[in-house]
Formats: sequence, structure tokens, C-alpha cells
Amino acid sequence: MVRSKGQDRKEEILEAGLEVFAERGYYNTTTALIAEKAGISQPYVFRFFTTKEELFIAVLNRAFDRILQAFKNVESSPEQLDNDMTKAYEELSVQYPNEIALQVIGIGITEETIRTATKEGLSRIRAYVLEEFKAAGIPDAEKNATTFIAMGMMCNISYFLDLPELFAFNKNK
Amino acid sequence: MVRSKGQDRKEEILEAGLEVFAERGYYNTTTALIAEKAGISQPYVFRFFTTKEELFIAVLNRAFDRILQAFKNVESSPEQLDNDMTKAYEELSVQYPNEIALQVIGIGITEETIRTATKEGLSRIRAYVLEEFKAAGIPDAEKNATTFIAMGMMCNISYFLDLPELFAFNKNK
DNA sequence: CAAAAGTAATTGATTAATCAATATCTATCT
DNA sequence: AGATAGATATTGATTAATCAATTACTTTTG
Repeated sequence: MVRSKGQDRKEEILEAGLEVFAERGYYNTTTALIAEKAGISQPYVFRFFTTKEELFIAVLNRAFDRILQAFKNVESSPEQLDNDMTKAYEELSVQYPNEIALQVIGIGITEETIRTATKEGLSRIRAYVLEEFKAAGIPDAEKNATTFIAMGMMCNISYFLDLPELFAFNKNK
Repeated sequence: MVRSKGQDRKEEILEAGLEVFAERGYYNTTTALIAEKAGISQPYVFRFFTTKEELFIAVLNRAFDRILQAFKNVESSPEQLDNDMTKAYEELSVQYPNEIALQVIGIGITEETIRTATKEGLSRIRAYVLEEFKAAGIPDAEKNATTFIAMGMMCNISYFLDLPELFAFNKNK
């Protein structure tokens, strides 16, 4: 088996960071905890990321990338698009729970660089959804995209807080 | 002018806390900053609240109370209810920007006691909205309440992040 | 003067980030 | 193959700052 070096190690730190940040939030996550999960020493984290903040942003961007990719993987007919995308959103918390958690966590962080990254990530997702809705000829695409994103975020928050009543669509299931 | 004592001082700390927490988030707010804004010394805060966490929860609960009260103040006919409530929600970020900010901030905090308070606050709001919708005979009250809350939260997040495009209903205004 | 209101000074814990050192490879030369 | 050297990977020890919370003291007021 190929042993990990350089870039691989960086990947490991990013994955470990995703898990720990998702569970404990930004401020309650220490670089030591991430290092431990990655199986390396705490100072070594700083060989790959100059600050904890920079590491978090890298992790957050990956999370947004993955979520967006999940949407892009939805193959659907124009008539079914809204339905299929909604389904994809609801499945996210199963397939990418940590990425969803990170997205929610990012919203509440006041550090300016992190806030900027969060805004960009959310913008990207909204832009993609809107574009798809328009391409599918969905009427009132703007309004529908807004509703779609609103439902998605509420679904995420409901999952993250473990407050199922907030998102009460699985009622009839 | 009547000088503040006891309970008044506590109120001052709660108000100062609201402002500072809303601007800086939970973790970046120090008890010293709150004390400064309240015009007292840092240790004196602990005469009124045994921990910073307890103080935050008190501030958060007040914020939820005020938001709920704003809804309760909406006088409306059954036919107009959804419309009027939506309007009330949109006005919240003007009347109660700090309370809204706090609500958003609360979502991302992992401390268990704070998370519990956040969940309870959101539950209270949802329960009230649902009850009102039902009382007004709005069909599909559950579903409508969910949509209503989702839109409201998105509106809040959009305001808190200063990302207006997210909530694109004021487009035609 | 005694209680209430308040503060200055300090502590103890935490933790991001730095630094200096060591271990582990990889390649080259003999 | 075995010695040698340079680079790359990795760590232990430490630091410097921050901050919630405590303690012991002072001021105000009725």
C-alpha cells in the first residue's frame, strides 16, 4: 500500500478537520483534536495550514464543493427537476452530514474571512439552483429558487439541531 | 434621575450582552466587553450571572420572547393572517436586529445548554405560528407553518450575513 | 456603622502558534 | 552492498496571549 506523504497528509487533515469541526463547531475545536484524529502531532498541522482559520476555510470550501457536486449529479427532466432536486437536498443529510453541519456552523461565525467564505458558498449554491430552474423553464424561477433554498436550509438546521418538528414534511412517512 | 440598583443593573447587563453578543457572537464576546458596555467592572457581572453561558442563555431567551411578542402583537383577520405575519417577520430585522442576530448565532453554538435553549425558542415560535394558522382556518396549516418559518429563517440569515440576494423578494420593490 | 454595591488584583486553565531538534527516507558514490 | 549526505517528514517542548472566574478589598448609602 502506498504510504501517505505531503498532499495525502493534507487531505487527511482536511478530512479530520471536517469531522471534528462538524461535531464541535469552530471555537470548541482545537488544533490538537484535529491532529489527534489525523494521527499526527499538533504542531504539524501548521506545516500545511498557517492558521486554524485558514484550515477551517479550506474545510468549509470542500464542504460546499461536495454539496454543489451532489446537486450537479442530479439527472432530471425539466418537469421533474424541482422534485428531484428537493429529493437530493433531503438526502444530503444522510450522505453528507458533516458537510451540512459545517454549512450551518459557518453561518454563525463572526470572523470576517470565514463569513466571506460562507457567503460565497451559499451564493454559489443559490446561483446554481437558479440557473437550473431557469434552464428548465420553471416559471417564476427567482421565487422558486428562494423557496427551494429556504426549505433546504431549514432542513439542514432541523437536522443539525436535531429538532425534527421544525421540518415537518416527513410527517406522513 | 433614579439611579440603578439590583434588578436594574441586571437589566443593563442583559441589554449590553444583547448588543455585544449580537455583534461579536458568543465566543468572541468577553465578559469584560459586556461589563464595559454596561458601565461596570468585569467581575461584577458575576454577581448577577454565575457563568457567561448562563448570561447568554438569559439574553437569548429575552430575544426569543421579544420576537414572539412581536408576532403576538399582530392584529389581523383570518384572511390576512399569513400576509400580515409575513410582513411582521420582515419588519423584525428593522425593529429587533440584535434579537434576530442572536437567534441566528444561537443555532451554531454547540454548548449543550445553549443548544437546548435555542431549540426551545425555535419550537415556541413554530408552535405559536402553527396554532395561529390553525385558528385562522388556514388549510394545510402544518405545511404552511413550515414554509413560513423557513422563509423567516432565511430572511434572518440573509440579514445577519448581509447577503441580500439570498432572500430575493424585495427585488420588485 | 453595617449592609449593599462595587472594584482591583490575581489566578488557573486553555490553546494557537513557534522553535529547535530528531527521525526517516532517497539518492549518490565507492 | 555499505557509507554518506542532503532533503523531507515529524515531533517535543515551550511561549505568549487570552479570559472566565475568584478573592479580597474599598466605597457608598441608608
